[in-house]
Amino acid sequence: MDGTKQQRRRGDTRQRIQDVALELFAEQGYEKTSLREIAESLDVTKAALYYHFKTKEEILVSIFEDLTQPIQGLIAWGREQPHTLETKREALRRYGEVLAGAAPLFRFMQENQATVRDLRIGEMFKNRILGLRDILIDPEADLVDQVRCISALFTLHAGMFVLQDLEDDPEKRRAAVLEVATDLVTQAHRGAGGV
Amino acid sequence: MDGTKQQRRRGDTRQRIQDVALELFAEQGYEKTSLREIAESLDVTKAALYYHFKTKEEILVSIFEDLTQPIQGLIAWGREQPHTLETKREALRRYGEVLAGAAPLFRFMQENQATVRDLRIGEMFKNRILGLRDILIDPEADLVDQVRCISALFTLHAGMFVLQDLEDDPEKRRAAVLEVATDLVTQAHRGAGGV
Amino acid sequence: MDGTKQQRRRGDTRQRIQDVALELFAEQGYEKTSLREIAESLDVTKAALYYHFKTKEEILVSIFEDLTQPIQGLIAWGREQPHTLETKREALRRYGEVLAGAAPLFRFMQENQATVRDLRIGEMFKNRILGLRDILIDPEADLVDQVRCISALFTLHAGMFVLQDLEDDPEKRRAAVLEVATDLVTQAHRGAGGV
Amino acid sequence: MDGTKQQRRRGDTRQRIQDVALELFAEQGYEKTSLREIAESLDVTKAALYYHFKTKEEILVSIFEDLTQPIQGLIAWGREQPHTLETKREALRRYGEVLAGAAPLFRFMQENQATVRDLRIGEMFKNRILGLRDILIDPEADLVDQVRCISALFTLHAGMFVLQDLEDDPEKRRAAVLEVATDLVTQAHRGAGGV
DNA sequence: CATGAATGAGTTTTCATTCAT
DNA sequence: TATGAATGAAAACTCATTCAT
Repeated sequence: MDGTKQQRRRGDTRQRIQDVALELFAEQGYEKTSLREIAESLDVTKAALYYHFKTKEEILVSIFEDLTQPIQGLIAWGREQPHTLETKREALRRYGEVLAGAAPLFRFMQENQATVRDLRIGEMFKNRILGLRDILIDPEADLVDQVRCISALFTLHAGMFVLQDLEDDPEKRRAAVLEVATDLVTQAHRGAGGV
Repeated sequence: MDGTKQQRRRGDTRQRIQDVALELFAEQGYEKTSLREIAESLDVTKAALYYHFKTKEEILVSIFEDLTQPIQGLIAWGREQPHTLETKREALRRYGEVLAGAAPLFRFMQENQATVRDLRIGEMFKNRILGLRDILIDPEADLVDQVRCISALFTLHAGMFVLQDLEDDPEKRRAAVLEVATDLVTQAHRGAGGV
Repeated sequence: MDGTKQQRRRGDTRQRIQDVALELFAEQGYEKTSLREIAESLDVTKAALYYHFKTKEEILVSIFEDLTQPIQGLIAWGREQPHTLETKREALRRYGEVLAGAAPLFRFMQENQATVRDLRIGEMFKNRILGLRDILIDPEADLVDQVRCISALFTLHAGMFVLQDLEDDPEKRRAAVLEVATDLVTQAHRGAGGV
Repeated sequence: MDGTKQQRRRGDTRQRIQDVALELFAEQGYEKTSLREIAESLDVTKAALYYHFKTKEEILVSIFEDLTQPIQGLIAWGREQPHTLETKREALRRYGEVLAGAAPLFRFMQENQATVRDLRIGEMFKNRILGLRDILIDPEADLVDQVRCISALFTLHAGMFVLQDLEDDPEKRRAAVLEVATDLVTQAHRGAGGV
């Protein structure tokens, strides 16, 4: 009797702002998405956005924080583990899942690096990536092997968004990308004297 | 005698606009660089920019066209060659050189993908990348090997800009990146039944 | 108590924009009237205009729509009537009243035809005029009589604005203009076989 | 052997500027026609326009002066004649010819009254019209008859440009318009006690 | 007879943000 | 929990005009 949209929406406006904002940011970029656009998409006024968030940047930060939480967990987990190949593989696998689970955000990060750099999330993201890197890389490994690990990370990232024309099925795509990344890390692990 | 700045500048304003614009675009991003800023950097008026270029986008396009000329040559060369591993390696090597020779532009392309997508150079760049891909990829290769080739390209691209903290000497960095990329293509080539 | 200008203005800004804009458009022409000028006249910022209207053209369109409403009524009425001379006379009389009631707008339309043609109101206005024409003209009448009817319309229009130096009293002017226009339509009606 | 366009154009650039400018002014209006546009149409630079004319307005003035010369002749002639009906008819006939002979200019004047008013030609044109009026109007005539004469002038003017959809053949249009105008003046003449 | 290069002043429009209600 | 009304700053772009060559 009262399950109308109007009613249901009570209280979840904040979430809806985040959803719409992320969608638009990913589609058009951060600067080219105006608060007016977001507000109109939600059928509220711009001022309403300011009730829920202090600034435009804050909207993005809040999305980022919510969606990258799992990475924090992954890093914490990785730090506890021994630096074995198996650990690295598992880290990649789990990271792949995180990426797939928040694809629009990561697509956004990928395509708006110049913008992101100047925003608060720039630093945050960099730290997360460095955290991951430390799980994958052995610090005594030679430069080439270190590059392999970074390259694995790039491959995972970019693979999510640029390979549509190579293969339609996203599941197959993910699998292939993960295999290449895993391979790279494996080679690096062997090179570094691992087994 | 009369080699004052005023005199010297005669005739090279167009070039100077391109130089300054690229520098600022790469540093701050396209949207966050205003024509006012460019003009002020050059100590001319905004209107002067419009004497030399019809729009802001045109400035970027002209830079892109000038600096990616060598890629066109590389692609043309590649099309003539047999699809041997040696060809692929040579292509990667030469592409690496192009990237190094126009680093600010490619850094810009990398960090402003969302913007670039909507600009004329988006399509242009995509075509050039696809041209390169066709040199590296064997169309009958399996998906994983195709991903390896794309990954090689990513590695080359990104490696130019993200690895500063891994190694100071840019020459060593380039060499390492190139090695990883070449490796990837080599594996892909073998997988596809090459020798 | 609190009837200050600031307070009174609450809520009527939109109307005030229309008023000032029409005045300036009529005085100086559309293109030579800048939004800065309108804003300054009202002691608000340019951006305030954009809160109330999407574009400069929209301001004009909204004025036009508001002020030509009565013509729509007149045309609707005319369509219902028989094509008698009396109908035509009454139409002219009423149209004359409409013109007098929105003189600045019609003066503007008259003096900015080249501009109006390219704007949305160009088409709108044309349609209204054609609607009026169909009330006055008998389609089987000969060309000369048709021209008489159009001429009656012109006379009415232009008469409002160009005859100041012939007669000071605007009421007398209106009466004279209306008489000439009515005469023209009467002649046309007789010529077409009416009585 | 040397009758090429390039050669022929020697010396007639001034004329060509006037021609193109009038065409564009009539088509788009004065303000919406930029000097850049005129220059590009002629394949010369803007600066070249300034060699031939001191300002944009001067271009228009020169066109106006050249093309309204015949009106001056007509007015001079009219002043010498007795104020008979025959004189008035002849004046209308000749004025109709002038209008037809410089249709683009008069279309321009008609459609850009707001602009013209602020330009030097505004005053000039007004004087010519007043000169004509004095030929047609008997100053002791009553107001209605004076309006008839002005209306005759309007009819002639506007008839040139607004009646395309009433009749295709421009000659027939002119004849009809002239008849209506002549009629108006004739009625006015009778009313004023003429024979 | 004309151009290349530039300018100063202006235009319309957009944006993130604020605040009283 | 929102809205209506507004602002200040800035953006991209256009225009008539100038002047040394």
